[in-house]
Amino acid sequence: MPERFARRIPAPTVVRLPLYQRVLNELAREAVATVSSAELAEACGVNAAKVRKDLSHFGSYGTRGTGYDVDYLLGQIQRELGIDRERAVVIAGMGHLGHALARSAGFVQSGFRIVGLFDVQPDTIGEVVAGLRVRHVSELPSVCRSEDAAIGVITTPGGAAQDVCDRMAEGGVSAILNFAPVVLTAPASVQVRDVDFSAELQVLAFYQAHPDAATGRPEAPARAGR
Amino acid sequence: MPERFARRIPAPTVVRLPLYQRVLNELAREAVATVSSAELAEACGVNAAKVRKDLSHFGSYGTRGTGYDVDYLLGQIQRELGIDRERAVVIAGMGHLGHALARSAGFVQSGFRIVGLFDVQPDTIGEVVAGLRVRHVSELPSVCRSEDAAIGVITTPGGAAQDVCDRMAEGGVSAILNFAPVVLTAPASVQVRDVDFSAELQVLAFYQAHPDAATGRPEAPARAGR
DNA sequence: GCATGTGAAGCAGTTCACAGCG
DNA sequence: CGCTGTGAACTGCTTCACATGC
Repeated sequence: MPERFARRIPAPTVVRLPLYQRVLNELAREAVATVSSAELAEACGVNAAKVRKDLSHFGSYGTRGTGYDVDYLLGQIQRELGIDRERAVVIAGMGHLGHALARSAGFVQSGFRIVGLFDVQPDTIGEVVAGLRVRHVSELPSVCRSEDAAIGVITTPGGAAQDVCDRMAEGGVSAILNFAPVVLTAPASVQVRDVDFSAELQVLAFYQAHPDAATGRPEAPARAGR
Repeated sequence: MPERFARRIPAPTVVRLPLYQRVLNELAREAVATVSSAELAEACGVNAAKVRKDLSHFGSYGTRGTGYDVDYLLGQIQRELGIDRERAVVIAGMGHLGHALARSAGFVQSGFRIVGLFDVQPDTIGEVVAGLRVRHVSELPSVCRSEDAAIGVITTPGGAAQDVCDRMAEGGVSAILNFAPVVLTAPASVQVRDVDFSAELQVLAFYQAHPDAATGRPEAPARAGR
C-alpha cells in the first residue's frame, strides 16, 4: 500500500487523469505491456514531459529505460480516481439530455451507477428509463440518502437548476455536474462542475472569428477560477 | 467599425466570454442599465479584477465611477464572439445525445443554426428531427459545403468519430466539438474541443476521494486538452 | 467618491534539460 | 543506452494596488 496523503495535485493534472485512464484502457485491451511517456503523450495528444510530471505526482511508477507497465499504471490511476469503488449517481431533469445520460454506457463503464432519475413533469414521472422509474424531484433528497448517492447531475432547464441543486445538497450530495446554463450557489462542501454546450460552440466560433488568436492548439484550458 | 486586430486573447479569457455573455443577457432582460465589475463578477462567480482584465483586452468599455453599460458591453462581447452572424452547424451521430443537441434551444439562442444531421444506421436515416431529415454520413462533406457549415459536432460512438472527423475536414469544417471519448487527429487548420461526460464525473470523484486536494473552488468548466 | 484600467507583483503550470538508474 | 524523474527556467494567468478619470 503506497503512501496515504496525496500531495496537492494541480487541477489541470486531475483533468488529464481520465484521459490517461481511457487511453491506458485501450492499450491494455490491445495487450500492450509497457508504454513510454512519449508514446502515451502521443496517444493523448499532450507533451511527454507533462505526462511524466503528472504521473510523478502520484509516485514513481515507471521503469527507467523501459517505460510504464500498462496494467500497473492503469490500476494506480484508477485508484487515484477512486474508481475502485462504484459511485451512485442521481440525475435530475429527464429531458432529452437527461435521457441520453441515463442510457449512457460510458457512465457505467467508468464506475458510476445511476440510482435515481427525477423530474417534475407529471407525464414524465413514472416513465421507466434505463430500468429506473422517474420520480418527482421532491423525493430526491431521501433517495440520495437511502441510496448513498454523493454525485448529482443536473440536466434541467436553467430555471429549475438552483432548486434541484438545493435539494441535492439537502440529500447529502457533495459533487454536482451541472449542465444548466446557470451559475449555481452551493455550500462550500459541494463541488460543482459546469458543462455548457453552447459556451463550447461559442468558444469555437470565437477562434473562427479570430484565427490569429488561435494558439496553434488550444489544449487543456484549465479551470477558470471562481 | 472598431479596430480590426484582436490582440492575443488568453485562452482562459475566451472561455469566460460566453459566461459573461449569458449573465449580461439576463441583466439586459431585467432591464438593468449598468453593472460594476464587482457585480458582474459576483453573478459569474469570478474575481472582479479578472473581469476587468478580461474586458480590457477588448478595449475600454466601462465608465469610471459608474461601471459598464449592460447593453453596450453585451453587444461588444457578442461581436467578439462572432455572434453577429449566424453560424451553420452539422451534427453527426443521432443517438440520444445527438437528438438532444439537435433539439437544444440553447444552440439557436446562441446564434447557431443546425443545417445537417447525419448517421449511418439505416433505421435512423430518413427520420426527421427538429425539422431536419437525417442523412447518411457520406453526404456530410457535400452538405457542409452547400450549407457553408464551418462547425461540426460529433456525437457518434468512439469507433466512428475519426471517420466523421475526416469527413468534416473534407467538407471544409474548421471547428469540431467532439463528444466521443477518442483523441481525434485533424488538420492543424481544424480546431477541436473535446467534451467528455464520464471524464467530468471522474474528476468529481477524484475530489471526493481526495478532499484535501480540493482547491477551494474549482469553478467554470475547462476542457481537457488535446 | 467611486469604479475602471493597468503596471507590477505573485503564483502556477508547462517545458526544458539532464542526472540517475534500470 | 534509453527513459524516467525532477530541479530549474520559463511562460502566462491571476491578483493586487493605485493612479486615472468621470
